Amino acid sequence: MLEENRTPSTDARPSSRMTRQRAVILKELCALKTHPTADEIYHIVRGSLPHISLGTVYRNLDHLVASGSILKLEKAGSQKRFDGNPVPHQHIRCDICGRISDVMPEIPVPPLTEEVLQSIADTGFKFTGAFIELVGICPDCAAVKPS
Amino acid sequence: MLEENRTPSTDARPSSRMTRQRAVILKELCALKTHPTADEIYHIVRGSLPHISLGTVYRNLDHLVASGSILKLEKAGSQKRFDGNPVPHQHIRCDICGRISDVMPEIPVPPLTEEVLQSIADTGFKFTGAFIELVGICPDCAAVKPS
DNA sequence: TTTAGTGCAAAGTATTTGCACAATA
DNA sequence: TATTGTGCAAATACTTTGCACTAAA
Repeated sequence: MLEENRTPSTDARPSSRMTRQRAVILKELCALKTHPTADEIYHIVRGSLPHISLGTVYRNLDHLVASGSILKLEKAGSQKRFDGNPVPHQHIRCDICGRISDVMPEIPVPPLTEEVLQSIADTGFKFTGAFIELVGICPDCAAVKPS
Repeated sequence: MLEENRTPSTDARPSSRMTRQRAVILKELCALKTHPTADEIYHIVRGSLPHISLGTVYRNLDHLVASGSILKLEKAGSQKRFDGNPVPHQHIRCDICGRISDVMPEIPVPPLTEEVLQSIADTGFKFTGAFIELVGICPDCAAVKPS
């Protein structure tokens, strides 16, 4: 219900050409209820474009994210970070460099509504936890691009 | 204040030997207020153990996480996932395979307390956003290991 | 036509692993 | 002394990039 007939906003986008490859990637992604990885998209798109390359998929996904047509999930950086304090506590992550700082105290997650619990049940997932993620710009990154 | 004198629980841990390497990694990590990456830890530890290898650092970090002595942040998988629906909405992530499902409606983040806002200000971060992350076990992973 | 986009392959980054040797318990 | 752990290097996984060619506008 949410996914069908989503026509991506074609407006006011910086120089971009709607190539066959980009159109197919966008169409397939919009038709999907899942949240595929770049590699999964690559294999799906190969159905209609057998010669598309993985690099092209990555480049187009970048474009589509930049233009606001799609969302990139798993925003955290690719490098894992470690904390010598084993007691779970609140963190804030720099959206640019991935640096993490401690925040106190831990922010409690409000009780989930019946509606949300039902929606989780509908996914078939066994719910195990909820926590709050804080995002910001660290001092170093703010200094580089004060904007 | 939180970081000093944290003595890791040495109790009831499955077969593990407290090697010089593991001890130094744990000591350095506990002494640090930052949340370093494996590579950063590697370079730090080289100060006292010039011949330690990056593989050893990774293996020890794994051990320390498994034994509950330290925390691995950035829990999301390393593979990025994409969503054809560009309107921000709620997701639940499988803790085992990283799969993501939509949840509705979006859960509002409660207003942050003065105390938390002050703590964020203390980090020097420019706060840009907070959202709730839901974690669970997807049907497929639950089926593999019903526990 | 101009120039953004493509396919291909190579390179880059983060992490894991096989193996023979070393050190802990 | 029985394993677990180590250093090293190679392998793996994911993503990015250089380049010459193609195609959208």
